[in-house]
Amino acid sequence: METEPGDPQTFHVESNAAESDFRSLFRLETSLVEVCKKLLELSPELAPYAKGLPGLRIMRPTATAETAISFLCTPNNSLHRIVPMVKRLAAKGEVLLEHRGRTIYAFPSIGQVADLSEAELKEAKFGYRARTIPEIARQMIDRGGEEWLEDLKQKPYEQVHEELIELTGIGPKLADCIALFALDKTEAVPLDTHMWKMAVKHYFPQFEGKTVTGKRYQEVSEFFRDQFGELAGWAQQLLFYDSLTGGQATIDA
DNA sequence: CTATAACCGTAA
DNA sequence: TACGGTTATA
Repeated sequence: METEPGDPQTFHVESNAAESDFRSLFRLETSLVEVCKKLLELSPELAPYAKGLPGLRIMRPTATAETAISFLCTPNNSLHRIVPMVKRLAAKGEVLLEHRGRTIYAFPSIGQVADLSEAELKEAKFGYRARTIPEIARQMIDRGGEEWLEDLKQKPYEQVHEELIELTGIGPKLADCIALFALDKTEAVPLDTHMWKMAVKHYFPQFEGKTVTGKRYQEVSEFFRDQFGELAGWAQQLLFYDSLTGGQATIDA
């Protein structure tokens, strides 16, 4: 499957699903070459990071609740711990099938996560999130659970963010992650520590050495939305990926 | 308003 | 021992 002209990357996918499903999943209708060009016109100082963009795609959200719940594992955490945590969480759902001694589980529903015991998650190395994850799930259930999330998808970004941070345990960054990756709100610009440093370095020198407050988060996040509009999420990916790879951004992986 | 401690596990 | 988001507190 070719991605786009000028982009040497190709996908090799074996599946019984239709090619159109993968085009949708990886947003292949978006030309990253074009996105890159527009981003550099808007902000030439991004040039050093641009080489990481071709091949770096924001997937279109599919499993809303599953994605939202998975992101509850991410605050104040690193990828190396998040991945195994999500895997252990994913094994808490219903048994789908047993095959050759292996059990396949469905991802737990929000209600099932809400009912997980703190002790059970502590056992699974969730640390203090053994308390916070079911607590957040319970607050989601109070608001309608899966249905509440689906309804949020239809609402404007500002309202989505507002409603999400009402839950204790969901701050501005996590709310933006859920808005972007689970609810398809492409205006969301999650400001994690990497993004904060990039923003300070390139656009907010006055915040050098300052901590992130709610007000500053709002200001910087809004700046990215104003500066890049619909492309804010791509700018975010660009800077985030470079920061993750320590400036050694390549598309080999 | 802003800054800081505490939360937990990993090794950024 | 530093680190990473959020909350509670000063």
